[in-house]
Amino acid sequence: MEHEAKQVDSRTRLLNATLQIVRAKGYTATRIEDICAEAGVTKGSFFHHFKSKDELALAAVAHWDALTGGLFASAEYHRIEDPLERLLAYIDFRRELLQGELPDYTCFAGMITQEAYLTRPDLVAACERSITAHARTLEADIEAAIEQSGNRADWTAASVALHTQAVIQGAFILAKATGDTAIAADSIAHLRRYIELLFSPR
Amino acid sequence: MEHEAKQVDSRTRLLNATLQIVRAKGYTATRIEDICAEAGVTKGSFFHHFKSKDELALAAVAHWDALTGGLFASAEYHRIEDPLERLLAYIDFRRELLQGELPDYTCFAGMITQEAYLTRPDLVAACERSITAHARTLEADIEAAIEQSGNRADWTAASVALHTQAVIQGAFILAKATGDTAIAADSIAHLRRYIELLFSPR
DNA sequence: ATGATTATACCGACCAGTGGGTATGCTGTC
DNA sequence: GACAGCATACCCACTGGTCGGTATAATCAT
Repeated sequence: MEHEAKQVDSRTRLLNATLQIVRAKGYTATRIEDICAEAGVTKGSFFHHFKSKDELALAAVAHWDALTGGLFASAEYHRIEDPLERLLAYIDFRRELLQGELPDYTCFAGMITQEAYLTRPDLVAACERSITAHARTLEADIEAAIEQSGNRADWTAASVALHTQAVIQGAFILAKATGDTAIAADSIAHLRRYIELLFSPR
Repeated sequence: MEHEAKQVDSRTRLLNATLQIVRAKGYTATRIEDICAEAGVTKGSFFHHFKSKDELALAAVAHWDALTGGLFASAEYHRIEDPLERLLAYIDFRRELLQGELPDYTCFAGMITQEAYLTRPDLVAACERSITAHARTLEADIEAAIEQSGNRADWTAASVALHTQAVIQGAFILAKATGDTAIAADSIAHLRRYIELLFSPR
């Protein structure tokens, strides 16, 4: 049942299992033993690495942040010179990421946020940092695209950056509701069109 | 503690309490006794009206559907004649609904979908029907707006309708993450601008 | 080197609180 | 007196967390 080679250390296997299972079932519904089973580790080992389920969740957000941070930092779209084109390529990249089963491409931070925003403020704060930090990586390009287009904008780059994340999060929910990845892709296509229209001359 | 007058019958009070608490804490984390306490009703009464927590959830989705269905059906924006203007007024209306605490304006169906999409297919199916049915109420106007604008569209009215819902769902998540309603409003403002750009001549 | 000491990783039986669900009985109304 | 509506007491499966213990490996004194 283990989905990972044994060379990876238990702690990391537990974190990866957490990302997977929580995205599939939600945080509260995920039992510690589910995670242990997926990671191929015993409960004793779990509590050796994490004091509590909550501490695990916090560590998992950090893990998620590191994983996705790496993924986007090393992605191809950064090679493109033109800022608008680079932004559009980022969106295309997000669309291409919609592969495999839903729990594989869905956002861990978004999922946790939904469930925890009233009950676990520290956890939500961590998710918020992760999401907004990611959004912030787009701001420079948006700013440059505004500059380039010459259009005077009555909206900020930051607000557009956050909007891209909102669309992506919403796309995930629709995909879950309908069980259809294509619907998420459609929404991201609309997002792309919006960006194009926003920066097209006149 | 009761938030509702006693004249409303227990069953309805339980359903309303469910909408409230589930939107705040998520489905799994919501205990039946939480709902009973909020509704001012005992557990015995609860199980008189609902066979199980799952049955409650199903009934709550139906209740949600009825409530929101009524809210939108009787909303002002239908009075507007021009289809594009009516569509934009709908979006404005959605933005105006962002009042009060987060659990008051957040989407019950979206929340449930996130948590249940793998474990409770029937529940998700009910949510999906609710969301897509709502989206479908916009299609005619979008269709008419396409007609009117004369632009040939390489996207369908249905797809735009679903996109509006994706943006709104995503806006909720960002609002939860940041604890800031204004961010949700910003995203909906971007949605409005998208629709305007989409139908603006040339 | 070799043995003593200590830290790290791990195991799995067990405990205790929680929470979904049941059994049963009371009360008012038709 | 039958039945809807509601209350109380209770049951028990489940699950987060504990605890005593083992295996392995680094650290270090002699």
